[in-house]
Amino acid sequence: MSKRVTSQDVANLAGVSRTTVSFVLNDVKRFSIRPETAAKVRQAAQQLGYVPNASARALASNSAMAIGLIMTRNPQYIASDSFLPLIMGGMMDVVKQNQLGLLVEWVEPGQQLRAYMALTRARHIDGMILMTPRSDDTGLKALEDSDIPAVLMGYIPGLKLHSVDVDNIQAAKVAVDHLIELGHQKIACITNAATPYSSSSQRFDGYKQALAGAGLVFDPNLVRQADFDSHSGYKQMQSLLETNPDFTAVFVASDAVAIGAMLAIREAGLRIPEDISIVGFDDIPAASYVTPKLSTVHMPAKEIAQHSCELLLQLMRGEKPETKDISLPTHLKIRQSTAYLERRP
Amino acid sequence: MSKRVTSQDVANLAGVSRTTVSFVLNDVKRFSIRPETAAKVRQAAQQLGYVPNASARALASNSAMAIGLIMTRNPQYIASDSFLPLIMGGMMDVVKQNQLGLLVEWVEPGQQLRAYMALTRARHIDGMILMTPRSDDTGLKALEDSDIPAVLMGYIPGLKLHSVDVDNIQAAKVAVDHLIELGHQKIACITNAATPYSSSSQRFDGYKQALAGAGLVFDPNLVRQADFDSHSGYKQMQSLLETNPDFTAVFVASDAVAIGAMLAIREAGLRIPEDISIVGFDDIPAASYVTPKLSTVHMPAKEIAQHSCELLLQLMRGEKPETKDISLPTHLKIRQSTAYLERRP
DNA sequence: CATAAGTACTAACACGCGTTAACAATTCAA
DNA sequence: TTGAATTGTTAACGCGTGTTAGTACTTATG
Repeated sequence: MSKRVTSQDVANLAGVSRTTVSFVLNDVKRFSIRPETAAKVRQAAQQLGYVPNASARALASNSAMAIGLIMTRNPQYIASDSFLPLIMGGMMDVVKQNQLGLLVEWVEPGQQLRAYMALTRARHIDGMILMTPRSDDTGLKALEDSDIPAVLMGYIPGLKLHSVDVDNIQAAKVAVDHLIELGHQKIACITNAATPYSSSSQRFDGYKQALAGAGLVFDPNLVRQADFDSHSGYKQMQSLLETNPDFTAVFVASDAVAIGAMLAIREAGLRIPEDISIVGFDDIPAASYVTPKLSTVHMPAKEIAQHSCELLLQLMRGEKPETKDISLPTHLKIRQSTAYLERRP
Repeated sequence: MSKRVTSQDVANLAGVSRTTVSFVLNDVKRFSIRPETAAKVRQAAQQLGYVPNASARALASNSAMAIGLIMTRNPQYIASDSFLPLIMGGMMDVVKQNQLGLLVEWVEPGQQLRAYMALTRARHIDGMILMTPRSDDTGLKALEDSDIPAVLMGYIPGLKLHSVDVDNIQAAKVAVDHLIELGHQKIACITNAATPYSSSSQRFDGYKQALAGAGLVFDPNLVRQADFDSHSGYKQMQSLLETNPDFTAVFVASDAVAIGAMLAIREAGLRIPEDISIVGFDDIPAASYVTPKLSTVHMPAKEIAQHSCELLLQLMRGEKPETKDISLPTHLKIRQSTAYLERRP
């Protein structure tokens, strides 16, 4: 039905050349256009409902006006990521404000190197933001050497790539310190994901540092590794309870996992926080609504998303950002899942 | 550093013309290419790390190999949509399998008409999937008349657009029937969103039909309207409890909202399900982990996403799908938040 | 042997836009 | 009056690819 309207059509209707149309609509200041001519062009464009073709524009101007959000997890884990909506919501704001498109891409683990280069060359995007990067991702080194603007949502030491993250080590330490201050000595830990995910190993480090700082012994038997979702938290807590009946608190490095762990604790007939104190990480919306309300480390998800976008925009414009790595503040939200250690009968 | 590699470079290295390169790499069968020539071309492309430019390809072939996921909610609500990860996870599968890109777009309410046409014309995408459409969205009528492949994730009566959804009315009716079978007579309702969102009014209809079917009177005072997130559910339940202390069950048309409502109930000193039975809708992951576990209507989110994609793909290929509207089955998950009515003292 | 019918490839145009270099028209300075 | 400067506009090229129409060469056909 509706024929494609090109800038030529606008030019014809306005009685000018296609070049003039381009100058007017793109606001090219280097060439001065008579106001009445500009008005005529705008009027014609309006009347025809002209919208420039994104592909043609990208091809000619060598910029796609779009950025990529790259995820390397399995779709199954994407599906259970309570964090994704917060990130997307935060990105939408900036993206919309800057007239950008947002291309979501999932890269198969193992295919990273090939994929990053392909995305680059393909040029449907001008830059990319990498979610939950893994330290064993060989593609990141290749990205470093390329000239593609890229930002990591998550800090990996030793990389030249820019990043936005919180200080996971410190934040985890604060969370565990809280448990220690409450008198707990036997504190278990369930990580949020496999070690290669940077946030996982860093939060685990914070846990160990807190123990060390308080002179508590680190017991590997009190540690389990979960896998993003609540179900894994449930299973790992069951495992902990079976083998170690005597810990009185647990640091769980992700709220989604923690919520699963809480269920396992209740099913074991134990009370939170009377028998076991639990502190999470992320502060996803659900954390404020479970019973008891989950004490957790607040992650400024929206701010992370926004800063990532803006940092990427700077890189795309060729600017030199002040800092290579942006570290945003976290704070511990003490709610109802942590309490003073009571001597159990 | 890395210069852009074009098909011309590949042609030069392989000692053939650019056209031949195109034929080989795109597998054009209409023209026969000697196997050894094809091998030479592939070898050269491999060696140079050639990746076709997406924009140029889109421009020339008039197809962008990408689809759009359009959301019309505010970013603030996107951020609290526990459903989004499930949808995205489901779409990723199909999208990846078909070598498509996924462009996520947020359209400001009120700007729909202009935006849909712009997205069309812009041609960075070949088709679009509209999440949570609103029945008062005037842009949808315009979409109908255009020839842009589009699929609604959510059914709106009277539209020619294809859709994928569950039977919200029936599903809600089953949920409320469950409460009725448990002996409840005073059953409140909190909707999931404003009426124009199709799912909201449909689930509300199901609620009313169930009441009517059981000969129960419909009391408008027992109805509240929430706004997607848990906090709104919390507030609306508080409002319900203040003014109507005598209902014994509530149907909440979204789990996120229901989880907020549960908190309000507990804070009022009431027990679930002994004092108030509650049944939700959606079956988000958290529903299985709150206390008590939430009885709810299971939404096949992943399947909805996948069917939407595949339906859209059919439309993009110019095929005529068998049915205009796909309706997927739901089922009631009875867990722990619903129980037989006990006479309260 | 001449014609027809493949086979293997290429030159050339189109897609819609941004942009440079040039050109016509007007104004200004000498 | 002439040349230079300024203002307003456009012809023409390039971005990297898909695709049609055509060419040269080989093989079958009468």
